[in-house]
Amino acid sequence: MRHIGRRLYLGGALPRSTTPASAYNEGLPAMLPELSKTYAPQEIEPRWARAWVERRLFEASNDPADARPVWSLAIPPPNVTGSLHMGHMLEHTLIDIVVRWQRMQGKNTLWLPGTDHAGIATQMVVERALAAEGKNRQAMGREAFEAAVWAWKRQSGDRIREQMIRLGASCDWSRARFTLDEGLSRAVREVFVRLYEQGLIYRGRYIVNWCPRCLTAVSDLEVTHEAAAGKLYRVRYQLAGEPAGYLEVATTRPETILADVAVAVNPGDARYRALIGRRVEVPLTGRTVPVIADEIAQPEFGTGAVKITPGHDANDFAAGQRHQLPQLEVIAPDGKMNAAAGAYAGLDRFAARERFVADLRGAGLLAAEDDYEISLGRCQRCRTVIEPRISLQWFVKIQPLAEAAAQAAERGEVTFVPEQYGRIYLDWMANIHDWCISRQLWWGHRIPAWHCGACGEMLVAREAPAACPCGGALRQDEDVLDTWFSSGLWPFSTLGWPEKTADYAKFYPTTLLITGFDILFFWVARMLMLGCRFTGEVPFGQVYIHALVRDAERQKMSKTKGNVIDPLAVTEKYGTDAVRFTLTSMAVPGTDIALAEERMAGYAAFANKIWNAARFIFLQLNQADAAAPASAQRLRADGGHVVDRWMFSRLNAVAAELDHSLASFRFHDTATTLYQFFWHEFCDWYLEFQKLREDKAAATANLARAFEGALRLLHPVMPFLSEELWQALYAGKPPYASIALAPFPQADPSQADPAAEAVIAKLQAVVTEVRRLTAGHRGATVRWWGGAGEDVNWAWVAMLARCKLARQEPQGHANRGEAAGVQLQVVVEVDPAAERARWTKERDQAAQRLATARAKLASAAFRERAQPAVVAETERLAGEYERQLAQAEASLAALD
RNA sequence: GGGCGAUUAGCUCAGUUGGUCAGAGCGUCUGCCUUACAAGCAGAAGGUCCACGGUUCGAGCCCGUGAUCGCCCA
Repeated sequence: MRHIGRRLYLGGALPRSTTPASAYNEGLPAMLPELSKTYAPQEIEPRWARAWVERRLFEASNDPADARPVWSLAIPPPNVTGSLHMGHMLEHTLIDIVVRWQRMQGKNTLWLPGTDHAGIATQMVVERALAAEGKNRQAMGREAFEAAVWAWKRQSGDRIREQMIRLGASCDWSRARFTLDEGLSRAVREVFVRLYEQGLIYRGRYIVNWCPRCLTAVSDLEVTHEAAAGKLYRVRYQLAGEPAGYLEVATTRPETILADVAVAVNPGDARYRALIGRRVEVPLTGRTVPVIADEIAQPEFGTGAVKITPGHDANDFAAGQRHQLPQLEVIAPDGKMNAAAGAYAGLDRFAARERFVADLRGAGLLAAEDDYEISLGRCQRCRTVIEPRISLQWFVKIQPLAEAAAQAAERGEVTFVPEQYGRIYLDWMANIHDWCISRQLWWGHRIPAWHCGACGEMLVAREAPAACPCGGALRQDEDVLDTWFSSGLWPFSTLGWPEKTADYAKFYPTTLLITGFDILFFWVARMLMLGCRFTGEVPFGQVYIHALVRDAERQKMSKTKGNVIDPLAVTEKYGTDAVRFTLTSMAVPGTDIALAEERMAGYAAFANKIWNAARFIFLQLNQADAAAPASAQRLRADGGHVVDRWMFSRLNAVAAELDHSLASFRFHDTATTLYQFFWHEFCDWYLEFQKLREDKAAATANLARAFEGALRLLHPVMPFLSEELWQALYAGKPPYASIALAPFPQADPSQADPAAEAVIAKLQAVVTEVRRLTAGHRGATVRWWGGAGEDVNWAWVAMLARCKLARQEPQGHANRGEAAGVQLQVVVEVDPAAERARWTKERDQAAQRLATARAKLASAAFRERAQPAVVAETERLAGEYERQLAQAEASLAALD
């Protein structure tokens, strides 16, 4: 029957728990509840998710009189119009683990949530939706469009919040912020005005990365470069006044020849020295331009002569400035050729390239056309090929900010985990360029600058001025700020800066930032720059960079590939705790996560295992009429039974391991430690020992105590399961409102009990060896002899290994085994071939190891240079291998 | 072109200062409805730790070169 039930589960819906939800939340049952046979997270999790928020358990205190140490973290704000993906779930899981762990240590813990307006991304989404209705923003006008985006935001804005709540994120929702909130907008204006007044913001006509589809400037970071197949054309520029002479110029963008203003050759290039200062004719235009000397021309590239087109190339723009050359533009903002392109006007830039090349060929001016790999810059958002374009933009002079922010890292005021990201950060800071902060968008913080229609003056102010001093009417700058300008203020603008609020005083600077590598420069670096400059403090002391979540084949997840794993969907299927545990177990610093659903199924089984352990424990408690213990900071055994001393020794060791792994962001170690402990120590051995004990009262009391502590150790990673079972354990009368507020067990070294651990380890070794010997021979008799077995609890061995035991000398050498020095033999007929194979392998392995150990010991160098402890250990091992070898050889001999 | 990361069992990955370090989970095979758990229990098989050099008494681990894959920057 169970088999059928199991298969049904795998193929279809999960069974429903039969436990009434109210059985232990309200009312006071006399007995601990009977839990459903299988763990049903779908029923439990939403209930607690709601309860945690409703009871406002996770709200931090800004009371100056509150003496608790403060621990705070600001969320990397997700895009307000988006929804959570697996990367968010990883990020939020790791944050939540640390936050819950800190909170349980009694700290005044703040996880501040919120969302980002994500200018360009959101505007794109809304424009696309409007386009489906046949509308466009230009026709609607700015005000109507902004209203439409706000409407969109309101409609989707709560989705992130609801998803985060469902996933158990223990944030302080009373402090949730949005980057376009009034307070945060005020911080944006404040920073802009101060930077402007300090001369660190300037406006000017420069060449910028322009997206012809988004119709806005984007920063260097928003351009992704990729290799693409292209052509390198060699074009003949005739020497003015010398019809037979020409200069060959290499270019990958012939259509921009129309905007050439010079040809450059390297001043050290002897081939062209005579041409410097002469003029050449720009092909197909009749215009002549000078040949100039500039390092920009690399003799070894192409022909060594390059065209200079300041209007359409960033390097040429700089060269043009060096030589005071004019700027010509032949491509319009939308990527089509403009009127200056003459016959090519109206053509798309790529179509124009083809036509222009054909015309060159026709005119005999195309010397060569070679395949060439070019680097193509694309708009990060829409993948359109970026067009360098001269336009009037706002910039931040970044050097002074970058220096201070780099020093913060150099001085160790902010540290990165894994460390290599600190070096990457510093490297980037050292090679930083001025930041173009204006965007030709309508969704975002409008630049607080006003232009006078009458006198042409510009006013930069925190609040809109009524009129220009000249009396003229003012018009606010049309541009909005780069989204990262506002998110760069996030750690302090969310806490009320520039006001000196109680929140700011209490929680700033924040303790930790957890985020992804992809926004290290976009966001982390900018928070550090702006934070250092405007608050005088480093906005966070530590940065943990988490990995990228990929699919099982290590492909990036993307909607177009159809390989995305929806966090909410797998959460429904396996339970939040299982998905969280999966992500945690794979969160190795610096290694991307290849996520496969099988892993989640495995950890759902783990949750079920713990659930069923609880069922067993509750049964014991009810039978013994025992109650749950208080939630103590330190875990101590009650009484002196070796099993209890062992268990609490282990619990304290686990607490110490968790403390270490959590403090060092070794989340996978945290997961492994918990998994190993719960499954392979607590369930496999401790619960089994429990069934054998005769001192039921003491056993049960310690069982409850151990389980209660273990649940608290589990809570940061599996909040729902641990809460449900912990609450159930108290049958409606928990000592704290939630396990989330109970103390995290602190490792107590005085509870370490090596003697008890040794006793249990020996018992485990003997049981395991007996099981191995009797595998396939149920109820067989196992003999043991020799003094090493005298302190073994053989009655327990018999029950745990389900066999008969006899203290008897062996018969021959067959079927022998050994564990912790205890000699064993099973008295059964065995397959001689299998037995021979096993012992042969054993013999070879022992011989090999013995040879290695002996070789070491024989080496004078080893004895001289190795640490004495290592030498002694090697000697001990050599003895052990010798015994193993003898045993194997004897067993083999017995088979003959 | 510059920089970084990875390469360990069929799969996904641990292995924190070089000395039982050759591991885990999943998968596979064998035997079990042992009653908390078949989402389980017990047992087993399976790897020249990418290659080649070097340092060392000793290398999966440190250094060099190369190969393959991936990422970032220009």
